[in-house]
Amino acid sequence: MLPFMVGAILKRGDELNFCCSCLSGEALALSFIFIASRSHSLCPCSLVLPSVSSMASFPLAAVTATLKLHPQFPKCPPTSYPPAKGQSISLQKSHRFTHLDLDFREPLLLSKEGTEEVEQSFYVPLLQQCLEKCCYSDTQVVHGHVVKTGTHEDVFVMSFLVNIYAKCGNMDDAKRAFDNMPRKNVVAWTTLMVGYVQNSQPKYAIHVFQEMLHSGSYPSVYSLAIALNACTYLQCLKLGDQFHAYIIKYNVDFDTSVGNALCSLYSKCGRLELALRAFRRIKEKNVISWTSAISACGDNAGAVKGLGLFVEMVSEDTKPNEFTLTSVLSQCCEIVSLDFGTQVHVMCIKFGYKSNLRVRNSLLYLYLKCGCVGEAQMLFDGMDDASLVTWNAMIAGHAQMMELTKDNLSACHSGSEALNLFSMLSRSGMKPDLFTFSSVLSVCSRMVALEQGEQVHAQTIKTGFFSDVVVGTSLINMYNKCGSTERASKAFLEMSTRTMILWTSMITGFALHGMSQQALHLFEDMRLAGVRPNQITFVGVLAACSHAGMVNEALNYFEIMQKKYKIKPVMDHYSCMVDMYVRLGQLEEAFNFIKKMNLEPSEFIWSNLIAGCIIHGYLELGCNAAEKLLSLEPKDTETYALLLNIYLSAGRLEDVSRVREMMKEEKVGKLKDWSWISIKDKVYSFETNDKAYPQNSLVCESLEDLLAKAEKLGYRMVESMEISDEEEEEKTPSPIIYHSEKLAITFGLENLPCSSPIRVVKSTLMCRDCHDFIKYVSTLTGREIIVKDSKRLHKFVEGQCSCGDFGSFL
DNA sequence: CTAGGGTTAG
Repeated sequence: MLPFMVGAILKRGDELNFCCSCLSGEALALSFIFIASRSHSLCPCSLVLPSVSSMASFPLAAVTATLKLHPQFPKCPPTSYPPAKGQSISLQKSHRFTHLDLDFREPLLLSKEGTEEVEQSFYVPLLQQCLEKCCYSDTQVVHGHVVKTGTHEDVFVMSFLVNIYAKCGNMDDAKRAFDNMPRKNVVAWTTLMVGYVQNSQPKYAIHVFQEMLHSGSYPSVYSLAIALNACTYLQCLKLGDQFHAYIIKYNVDFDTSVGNALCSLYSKCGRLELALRAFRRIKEKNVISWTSAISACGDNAGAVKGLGLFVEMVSEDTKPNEFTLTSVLSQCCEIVSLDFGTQVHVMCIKFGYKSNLRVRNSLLYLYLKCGCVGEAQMLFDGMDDASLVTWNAMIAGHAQMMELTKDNLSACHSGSEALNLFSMLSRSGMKPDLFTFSSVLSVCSRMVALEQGEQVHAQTIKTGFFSDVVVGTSLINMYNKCGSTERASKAFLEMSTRTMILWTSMITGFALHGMSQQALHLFEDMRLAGVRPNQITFVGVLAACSHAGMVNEALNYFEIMQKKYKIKPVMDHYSCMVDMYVRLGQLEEAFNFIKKMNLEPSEFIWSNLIAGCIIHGYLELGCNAAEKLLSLEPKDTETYALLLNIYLSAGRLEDVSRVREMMKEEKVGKLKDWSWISIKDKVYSFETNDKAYPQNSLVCESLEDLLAKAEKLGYRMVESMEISDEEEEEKTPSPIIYHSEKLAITFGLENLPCSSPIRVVKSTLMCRDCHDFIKYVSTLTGREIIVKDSKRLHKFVEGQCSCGDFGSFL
């Protein structure tokens, strides 16, 4: 029994207070929706209820609830039988549903002589509420009522119910409701199809389509569009083509919804050309058509084309919506076009999307990606409705900035900023999700911040995101980049699904540490598992071969890649090959290989070659390479350092001064040599010759002690190049013993537990002397020492370095 | 029918 009282007819803005003692909140709410819908034309209303839990703990206590009719709510379309104004409602008949464990007092008698339309319109507002709130139990109540009053004969009401059940995720009930319909029209069939597509059962949607044809119903353009959606979901181009044929046969490919669906089908299947062709055939293109076509470009690496379409769209006076704008902004990100991006920003304002959350999230990310931290920060600070996506965009944006900045120094700033944001996010009470975790882990890996990474690892386990394959991939990558292949491979084995990227990440991890055999074995396992490698996988494979000097294998894989997998070699593949010849001291072969490349060799390749020439004494070849490198007009200090080095080694002093001149013109500054080590959650930084760090004297003492011991084992200090941007007068060479990485490592030795590896990140290349010295230190202390310099990761264990001593050095 | 934020590269 529902002991409520209803006194007067409610008006907009009115509040009704009542008590109840025995009913669930939903039943109560529903009853009031009934009352509201009948008492007035103000059907949409909100019911403020005490929380379910408080009701559960006091089941017998009287609970007060407030029914509020929303003052601004527009009038509903007139229904056929609202009570006349001023007429009060009395509740007369009680009825107990047999299949619902619920007392239900039937609202005012349904008019017996009422026609079907009358009853239909009675249910519509209720159904709308159910749909909006997605409330399964309410829907069941209404459904029961519908059956009881015989309205289940009504196709429209029943389709509505199918729709609601589908939205609640209950396709069994949706199907049952559908099956119980005595008559079915195309809308009913289509509704069921939509349900299956939305509940990730696209195959059933196709079945329903076929049944519909068998039953003699003709599909509408909309049902064809849904069928195409199902194909899109299945990524089944074959099936999609069949539908396309059907569509052409009935000459409906110019229809807007069909064309839109075709466009997204082809886009999701990676066929940009076909997608755009479908788009062009649409007679009346709406915003969605344009947006579909534009995002098709975005999804298929056609950002420039997408932006072109956007310009075309705007010039045809079609107003973009938030979907268009977000897609366009993300394409600006893709090509890192701040220019275009700012223009789109202006348009966002013009079209009234200035305060749209999604649009602002995209803008924020764009600004970060283009390096405009200030703009992004301003947008971020001005948002009082920042969502988790906003935070994620900020964190991911800083992670992106790390990627794009050339030097480790500014990368570290972005990285710390990202980690900072992450802890702020946690403090704000929002729960990080898989997007957050994968970004943060990638930041940890770039910072070689194992301790932070481990903490995040723990959090991913606690929150259950560990099992997400992308998070898992980031985690494995983090362990690899922090020097722990053991833990990476352990996590790799624990992953239940292994995607191509996951395999690639682990292969690359092994290659990174010079574990070539393991890398190649894993690659074979991957192929046996039937996972198709991509371009990047082969970068890892070739890197592994290069590391171990396996020329034949490398050439073999290089060919397999092109012949069997139809992957065109890119710069990174060539770099690996050149690196291999350089490591083996086969400089002539390296040079020949470069000549045969069908790409213009990059700065990286020439630098690598020159470094090899210096090591192996191919000075003439090195000078030739130097000319090529100079013609690429390098901008960074390290490249110039290398050039000076080769010319000095070759004794070509006139070239040395020429390079120095160029450095002056290009305003290439002195190398900012800088190392950092993170201990617990603090980052300590060291400059060469630094005196202003904690424990200065202790570190100096310890360092000198190490030096003396190393010399006993045979270490000899080697002076390396000093790069100075000024005249010779300023040349006061800093003692090589106080190079920043030596300081950072010694500091780590003093402050980390004995068993803990030392992890240091450096802003420039290491010099050869430091590399040598650290090898001795790893023997002397029995520690694992990992140094990430501006080009490579070096892992020193017992006097050996994972780079095989063939890196580039200053 | 469209959808903002995530993982692998020498």
